[in-house]
Parts: sequence; C-alpha cells; structure tokens
Amino acid sequence: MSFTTSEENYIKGIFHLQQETGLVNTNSLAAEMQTRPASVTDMLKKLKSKKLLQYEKYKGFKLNEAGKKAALDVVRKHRLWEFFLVEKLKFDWDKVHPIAEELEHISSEELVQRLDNFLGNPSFDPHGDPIPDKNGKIPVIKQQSLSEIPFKKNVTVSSVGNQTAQMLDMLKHYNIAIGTQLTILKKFEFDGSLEIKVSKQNACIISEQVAKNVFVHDV
Amino acid sequence: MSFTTSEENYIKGIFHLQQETGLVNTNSLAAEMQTRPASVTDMLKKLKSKKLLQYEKYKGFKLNEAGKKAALDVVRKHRLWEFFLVEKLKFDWDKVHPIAEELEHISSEELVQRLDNFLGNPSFDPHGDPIPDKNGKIPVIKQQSLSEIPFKKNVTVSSVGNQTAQMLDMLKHYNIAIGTQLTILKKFEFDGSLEIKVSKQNACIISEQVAKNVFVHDV
DNA sequence: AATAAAATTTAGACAAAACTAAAAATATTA
DNA sequence: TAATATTTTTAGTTTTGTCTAAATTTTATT
Repeated sequence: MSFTTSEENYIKGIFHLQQETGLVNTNSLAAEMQTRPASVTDMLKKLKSKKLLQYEKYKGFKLNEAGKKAALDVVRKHRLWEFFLVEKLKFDWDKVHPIAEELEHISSEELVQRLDNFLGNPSFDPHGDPIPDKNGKIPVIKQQSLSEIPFKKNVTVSSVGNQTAQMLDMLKHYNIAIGTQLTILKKFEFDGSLEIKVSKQNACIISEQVAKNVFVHDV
Repeated sequence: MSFTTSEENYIKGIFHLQQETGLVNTNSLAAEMQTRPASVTDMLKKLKSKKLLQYEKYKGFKLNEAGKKAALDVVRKHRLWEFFLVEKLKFDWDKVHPIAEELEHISSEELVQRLDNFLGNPSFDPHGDPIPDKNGKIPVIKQQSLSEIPFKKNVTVSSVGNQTAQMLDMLKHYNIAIGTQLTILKKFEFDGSLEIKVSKQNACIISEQVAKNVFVHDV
C-alpha cells in the first residue's frame, strides 16, 4: 500500500496525537495539521476507506494496526533523514526538521533500507527520538528528566521534551546536544534552577523549566 | 522563484528537447512527458506567465535564460542525488534514475550545496553526464564515441548515449561502467562489431550499435 | 429537560493538474 | 489553390485536496 504526501502527513499527525490521548478528535487534528475541521473530515473518510482507521462519525478516531505501521514507516524515514542531515551533511540539529518533512515522503523502500545501513543503523535521531526499525519496532532506553537526577551523578542527554525552535536555540547556547554529558552541581531552592557542568566546560545555570525538558540516561 | 514538481518536470523536458531541436513543439513535448498535447498547452501558459518561456501560439517555444537556469538547477539536483545513491548507498547505477526523479524536487538550496560538498563536488554523475555547478555552469570533457577510437589506445568510459534500462543492463553484463578502462583489439568488418578488452578481464565482443553509444575520453 | 455552546459533518465551491472531444490554425499534397 | 491531414488550442470535465458556510450532532449549562 502506498500513500500520497497528504495522507502520510495526516497519518503522522493522528499517530502523534493518539499517543497522548488515545482517541483523537477532529478539532485537535485540525489544529495539529494547521487546517480546517472540514478538511480533516474529508481525509478521515479517505483513510477509513483505505482501512487505516477506526472511525465513527462524531465519536472520534484512532489508527488501527495497519495505520500505526504506516505512521511508523514515515517516522522512521523522517528520523533517518534527520540523522543523515546532521551526521553527514553537518546541519545544525535545529535546522533539519523542515527538510526531513520533505524527504520523508520519498517512496523507495530500498532507499530507506540502504540509508539505514549507510548511517550504521542508528537507534536515535539527533533530537534523541528513537528511530523505528523496518518492522516498526521502537528502541527504548530508560530515561529520566534532568530535574529528577541526584547531585554529582554523570548522565548523558538522550532527548528533549519541548522541541520548539526556542528551546533548541537555548540548548545550543548552553552547548547541550544529544549525547552531551552532564553533572548536577547544585540546586537553588529559590526558583528550582540548577547549576550544572556541561562536558568539560565551565559550570552554568539552567532554569527548572529547561531541566524538566531535558531527558537523560546513565552514562 | 520556486516551482511545483510538475512545473520542474516540464522545464526539464523542454530543456532536454531544445538542446537537440532549438524550438520545441507541443506534440514532441507531450510525447517526452507522456501526457496529452492539451495538458502541454495548459502548462505552457503557466510557464509563460512565470516568464520562463518564449512562446507564441502555434509557433513553438523555448526556455529563455531564466528558464534554462531553472532547468539546470533541477538537472544539478538530479545528478548529485544519483551520485549519492551510487557512491554512498551503493545502488547499481541503472537503478537510481526513478529515485533521483523524486529527490530532485526537494526544495532546500542549502541541502543541495551541502550535498555537493559532502560528495566532494563531483563533475560527472554515475552515467557520465556532467553536473552543473550552482551557477549553472556545465563541465566539459572532449569525448568520442568508442566506434571512432583507434586500436590499442587506452580510453576511459565517460558516458552512455542511449540510457535505456536495456542498454544499462547490457553494459552491466559486460562489466562496463563510467570510469571503466577499455582497449579496442579488433574490428570485424562483417558487421562492424568490436573485440575489446575491459579493464583486466578477458576480451569480449560488442556490437557496432553498442560501440556507437559508449563515449570515452583519454585515460 | 430545555436551551445554549461547542464540535463535527455536509454541501457546495475552488485551484492545480490532468484528461477528452471538438474547434481552429497550420502544413501538405493533389 | 483547393482539399486534406496534422498540429495545436479551446472548452468543458475529472480528481485530489483544500476551503467557507450552513446544518447537524453532541456536550455543557442553567
């Protein structure tokens, strides 16, 4: 089964929302896709006819197994291309998303498989998000928010919660990226901010809000 | 100025035809694009309104300077991606065309420039066709058909005239690719076929028709 | 429970890119 | 040159994906 770019984008959008909420509703998908509720209804009928959705009028909807597999295929392509752009073409990690949004719709299966091998079958993209394998299996690592880590423990940054341009820009200033090693030196009770050591640089202070959105795992 | 995938494909098709015939006509472009003459007329109006064409009803058409630059941009992207697919992802050179047809429409200029650098700024793609630089400048080498080369002279394959799947399949059997070194051992007057030595392999015989479509340059 | 508000769907329209069939312009040839 | 054939364009339709406005269904509030 193959899909249009528009279908793939909707599938991805539904997948994203249903991971948080289970059932998805029309308005929230319209917001996610930056489109109108009526357009969402149109596409839902199409995806239902392709047997990718459980959907009943007015009752909400979610992807079935076929739909989830289709979503994971797109996510896989997106994240592999992001990895390529950062690791091979040396893009800044906060610049690659819109380009990967285009590349993810290239259809060749063999291309994806060869790209995966060329990149060394990576498990995580440059934002720390897991890359599904060709069967849709997602690698897991146990990770905690930086705000829950005890003092002096060495940890590695594994992903970022709030992947806005603003957040990524901020982390770039702190020299924090996926794979960066951190240690917490002190917590300021006043506002919850943390003094941390980033790799081998001087110590610096990050807000509690930032700390909550930085996820880490053991070294 | 940016273009839709469809516009880019038409621009490329016109560019291809006008290199041989100067002025292009509606029917031949329809054949090239595997579409209907009426669809060609529709698109010509659009491209004319975007000031990419000289076009008068019933009189034929050709790209102006802006149109040619647009065509060269697409050709550049196509050939850089083909190079990537063969050199980095290890695709057979006769399998990459349809994938590059998709990749050539990815819009990021920075992507193309970084890809070019990543690949080492190659001058020729895996079929031996020249890769325009970012200003649209095309590298040239003087090349001759294999059928015009004297005996015993060492030459390198630089491109292939008839890039059909059938031809590329045939050359693969002979172990001939771009960059392969050849020497002509004997010409059979009976049908014009040639006995040649391919790299360090045993001698073999190719038809006159094949020889005419294999272009070579000095070692 | 009745009514108001919100969410969702339907109906109808539009734009892009294609198509078919018919008309118009150009080219060929008898 | 008149008749015929070919090429090209126009006119009108189709498909995909979108939209607005209106109607319908569900949910929330007195």
